[in-house]
Amino acid sequence: MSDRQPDTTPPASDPAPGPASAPRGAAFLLAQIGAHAAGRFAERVGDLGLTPADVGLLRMIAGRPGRSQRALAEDLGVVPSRVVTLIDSLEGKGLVERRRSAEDRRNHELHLTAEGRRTLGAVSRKAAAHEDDLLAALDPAQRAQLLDLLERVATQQELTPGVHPGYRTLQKSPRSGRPE
Amino acid sequence: MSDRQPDTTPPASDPAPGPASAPRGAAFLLAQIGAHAAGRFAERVGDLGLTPADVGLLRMIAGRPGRSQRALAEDLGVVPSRVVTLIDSLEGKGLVERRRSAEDRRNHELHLTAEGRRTLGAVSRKAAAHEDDLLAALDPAQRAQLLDLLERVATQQELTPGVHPGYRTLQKSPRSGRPE
DNA sequence: TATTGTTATACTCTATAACTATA
DNA sequence: TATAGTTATAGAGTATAACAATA
Repeated sequence: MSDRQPDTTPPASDPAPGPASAPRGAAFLLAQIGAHAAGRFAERVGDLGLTPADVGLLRMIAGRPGRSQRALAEDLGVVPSRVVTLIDSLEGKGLVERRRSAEDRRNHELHLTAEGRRTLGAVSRKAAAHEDDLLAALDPAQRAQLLDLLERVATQQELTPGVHPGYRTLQKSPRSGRPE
Repeated sequence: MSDRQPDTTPPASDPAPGPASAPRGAAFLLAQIGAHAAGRFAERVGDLGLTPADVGLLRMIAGRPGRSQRALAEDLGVVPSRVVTLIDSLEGKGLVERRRSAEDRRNHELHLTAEGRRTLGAVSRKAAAHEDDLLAALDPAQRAQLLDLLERVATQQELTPGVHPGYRTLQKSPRSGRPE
């Protein structure tokens, strides 16, 4: 990587090969650290046979047992058919149970099984260890400070508590250029 | 959502339907805000016809012009064939140029075109607006504080400056419980 | 024979839409 | 006819591996 290029390569293009290219802002760091955190968390819950989406589902069902798949899909911002797949998997693992609603037999009321609750407990321990590792660089005061700042940002950005955008399909750049 | 369920549905499962389900930690917020930030950034650069991965490539090429695709793949943690696709797209848009290396003609040296540099300038403006929106809840002092905390975390976690984990495939949980 | 880049193939994931059963 | 859930199909994205050119 030196500069001994023969006359076949015109000196043409490169003007300022250094700065301006490495993003240094907090927004980039948030995205970078966020993706890193999500990946590490995925590894950890992977040990339990779960994906992060599974965990999200378990938490939502635990928080409001008996809700329907449709309601769940709405809250998560995903399409109902995806909930079918996710619940299939959780039911197959014996963590979630579908119960036909007696009021409206089209509905499935979702509940955790006993093992589902145990698993959710294990997830909580994984999450605690994860947080501790992720923030190893910060002392308790700094962690509190970070939490405070992040909560301000999340609130102002109107992020739904407990709902991870990763559950729904990333909005790919809507398509290059034209308006809808 | 009332509690008039007939005897067909045993009161069985749900014990503590409330807390324990909504994650409140900084790690979750980092992942949530990070995904949100990435999504919003994707929208913005989508206006320029670019994906976030495109932007990352442009930045790396700008930072070190002339590098080979293989080196790029290594630094990004992606497979070389993916770099082919990405560069194809950028070259098709006239932003990047492949030049046969005179030293080793197997190599392609990558360079930005003049338009590529202009586009990167536009990206920087998008990024600045993005950051400003994302951190609208914080005053300048708080933003500096956040940046400081995030940098500590990124350093301790050994995150490569400028390299977004989203460029490479998320490590799916290596196995989902049972060996298939 | 080893290495750079490319192409071809297969796999995974997810949304769309058709379908069923209840209402 | 409308709605909850399911199933079937198709599309996007990406890794794996075979391949061509150069060393």
